[in-house]
Amino acid sequence: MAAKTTSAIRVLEDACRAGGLPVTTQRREIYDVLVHRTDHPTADQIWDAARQRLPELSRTTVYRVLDTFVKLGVATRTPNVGAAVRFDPRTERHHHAMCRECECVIDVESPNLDRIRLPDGALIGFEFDDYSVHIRGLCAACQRRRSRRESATRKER
Amino acid sequence: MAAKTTSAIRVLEDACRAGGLPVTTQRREIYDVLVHRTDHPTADQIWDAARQRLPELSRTTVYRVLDTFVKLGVATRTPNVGAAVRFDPRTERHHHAMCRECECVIDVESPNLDRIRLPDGALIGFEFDDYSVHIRGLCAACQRRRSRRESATRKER
DNA sequence: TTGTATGCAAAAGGTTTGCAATGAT
DNA sequence: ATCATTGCAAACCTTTTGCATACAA
Repeated sequence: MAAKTTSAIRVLEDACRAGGLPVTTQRREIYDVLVHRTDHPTADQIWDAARQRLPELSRTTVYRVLDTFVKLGVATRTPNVGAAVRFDPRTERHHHAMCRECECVIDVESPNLDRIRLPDGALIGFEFDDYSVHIRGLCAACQRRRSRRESATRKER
Repeated sequence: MAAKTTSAIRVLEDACRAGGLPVTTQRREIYDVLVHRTDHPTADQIWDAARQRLPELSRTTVYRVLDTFVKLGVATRTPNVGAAVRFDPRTERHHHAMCRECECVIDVESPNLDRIRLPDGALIGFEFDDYSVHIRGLCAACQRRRSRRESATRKER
């Protein structure tokens, strides 16, 4: 675990050096929070978590640091349907399942989805870089919520 | 053209009746704006367009009406990486190309992408409904912008 | 020492809510 | 007549900006 944290931070350090940017305490903490989460947190959620260890940390810095991460290529903004931007520490090709009720996002691993053949981007004037598959559905928690609600309704009658 | 507008509006009217909701002037105008656009506009862009014909229309109403459309199933919120929610009048399976520079979104038609085999949702506790493919890349306009910038840089030297 | 990052305060979007008046069926 | 919708104003949440100070290299 400790070893894993160390190697994860190294990714950030290398990226900062490559970009000629200083490795600050804030960047380290924020990256550490992000890289240990798989729930595609918003800037505010990251701020809440990082403040536990860095109480002086300002929201502004979180926004700026996340922006830097995206530019450095150590994080991505994930497509989402809500009003707050979400971030993902994974930059390789992978896929997402999104709950239609609670809007939570879960990573989907699938070698099949990784090797889809895209149409020719030139047809719509695009240069295609990469893609991901977004699956909509109902997550486990919301399925439970739904059946609880249904059995409650049945009892009422 | 006129015939197309009429039949498009019928989709909304049917949906409202099915949901037991009144068909208001505002809902008609907003639907008319949305259904004739393919650029996945934000609520504000829709407001700007609809106000041309309905000057009293308030922003609040646009937000509420779009929400109703999504609940009625005549529009969807499209996944996006920016700070403003975007809407799409298409509810059938289709795919999107998104520009990494300007964040514009263009529809991608492809029978191949329409028949991807998804992994088993149960593996991550999900009930999968549907999916779409999100392609990232550089749009035609941003490609031109880029080459213009490059030739300008060359002249400077 | 130098250039960049940070924190604060304030502003600028974007979205939601309460309430009285209006409109659709 | 009835119930839902609309517009307004205000609140709320998210993100950005300007500026003086602090920090990493």
